[in-house]
Amino acid sequence: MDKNKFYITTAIDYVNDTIHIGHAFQKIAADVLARYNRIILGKDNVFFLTGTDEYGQKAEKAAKTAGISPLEFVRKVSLSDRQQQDSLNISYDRFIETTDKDHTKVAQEIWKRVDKNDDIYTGEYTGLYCEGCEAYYDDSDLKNGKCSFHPNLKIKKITEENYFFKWSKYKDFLINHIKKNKDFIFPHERENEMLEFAKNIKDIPISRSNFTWGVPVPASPQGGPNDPKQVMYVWFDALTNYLTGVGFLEDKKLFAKFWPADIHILGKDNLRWHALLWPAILKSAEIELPKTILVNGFLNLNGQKISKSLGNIIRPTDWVKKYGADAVRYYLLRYTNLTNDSDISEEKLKQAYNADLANGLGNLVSRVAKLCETNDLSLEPQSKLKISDPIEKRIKEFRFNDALGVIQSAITLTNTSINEDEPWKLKGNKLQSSLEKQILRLRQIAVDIKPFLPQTAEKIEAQFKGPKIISAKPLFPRIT
RNA sequence: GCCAGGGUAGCUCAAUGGUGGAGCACAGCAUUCAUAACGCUGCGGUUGUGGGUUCGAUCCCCACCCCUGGUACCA
Repeated sequence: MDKNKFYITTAIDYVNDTIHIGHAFQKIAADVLARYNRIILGKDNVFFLTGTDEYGQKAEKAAKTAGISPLEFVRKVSLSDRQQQDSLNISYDRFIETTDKDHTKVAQEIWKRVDKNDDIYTGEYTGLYCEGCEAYYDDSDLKNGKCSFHPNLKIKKITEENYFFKWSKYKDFLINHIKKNKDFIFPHERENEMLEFAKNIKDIPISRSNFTWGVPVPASPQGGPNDPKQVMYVWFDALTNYLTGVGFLEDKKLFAKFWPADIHILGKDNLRWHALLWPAILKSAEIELPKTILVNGFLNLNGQKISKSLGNIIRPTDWVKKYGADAVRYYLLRYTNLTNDSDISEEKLKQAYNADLANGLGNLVSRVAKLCETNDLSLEPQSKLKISDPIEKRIKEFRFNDALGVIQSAITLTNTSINEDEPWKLKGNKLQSSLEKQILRLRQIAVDIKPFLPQTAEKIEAQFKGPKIISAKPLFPRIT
């Protein structure tokens, strides 16, 4: 990580449907990193980008089905995505939509630069196309002639005259870059997958002519396909959102400050595009490469894939309404592994809520507050606390589950210590110093959970600021 | 088939070449400051299977099985 600034992006979500709890997992992880870095580097030195990917045939079709214009359609889904993220207090600095005006310009500018570097040519492409994936497949990718992600959709054989990107030209560059930069792909184990793919990298079509809902391909000095109305392949325009987000064309100062991105976090399904296509495009456009591609695993719900066809989709708001944003954040951060697939369930969420938040943190806060209130304790103002080393270490290693495990130990330690001191039997100085000790511990916990549970941290800090401390409503009422 | 990761208590996950750990769940004890909360104790595992190396392996080696992800051939 750069020492002076931090720029993190999430994947931008495709607008075929509102995001679900699995997508939210990634946003929460990104949010923890953004919040942590704001504490360390200062608010102005962190930029957190998220948003929606809105072009492409699938969106166009969905709009048609809904009987509204593509733009109306994508705005609607985008808004609802934003609401989902807001419900979890995802602290993005910009929510980009690829239909934003500045983004169109950026995508076209990058195209022109790549073209200027002689990396775009026209060609004919015949392929087996899955509209669900917006991608072409080889026969070998298909099972019984169907794409494994969209077994209900027909695979179409399509011939198009398209623009191609000279991806293969960057083969050696990509392989070297990945090998040399050990932080480029995290977790490291996924490197091999990319290196293997890179060996056989082929040029790819980066425009489409069979639909119009996309960023128009700018005029090429070298002439182009017969159809002048080519639009960009969604991946080409979508990736450039990371540049748009920090003002690539519109705000040079902002861009100079934040680019290159420190972390692109994305699902394992998008790794190829981010680890291989994006760096090639950037290299061609003569722009610095991002530092780390952080790959998150998927969430399964009750042992099943989360999917529309299974009808088991949970939206963040479904759980936030019942348990609160911090409880959902806590559960997802504490009982999953960021880089592996994890299994979640509402039952386990409830269990974690009662055991760790209601009986643990929430009860401890009530306990100490009441002791202070009853004894009419007065406190000196507290000097500023820093995030503790064990927490910081684990955040830097993306081990959020472990970090929250450390918090859990701190809570147990404080409870044990109170039981030992028995402050309800003490008076005078002994009482005062015993309670001060516990308050200090609670304040440290509040500081340490700030990136993870921002609302809770704030409430605890406010309650224990002093000089007088009084009891308040339970932070996490028990669920029966 | 090949590559990578994993298989440890009911669940989630740690650990180490030398008598298997934590949290949750469950049971008991104790306690009352607290959200019938906290604490303590207990229950609970031939550490995927079979071999090997070693005085000794969960940890090293070999083979196999299973799970997850990636990928080739057939084209």
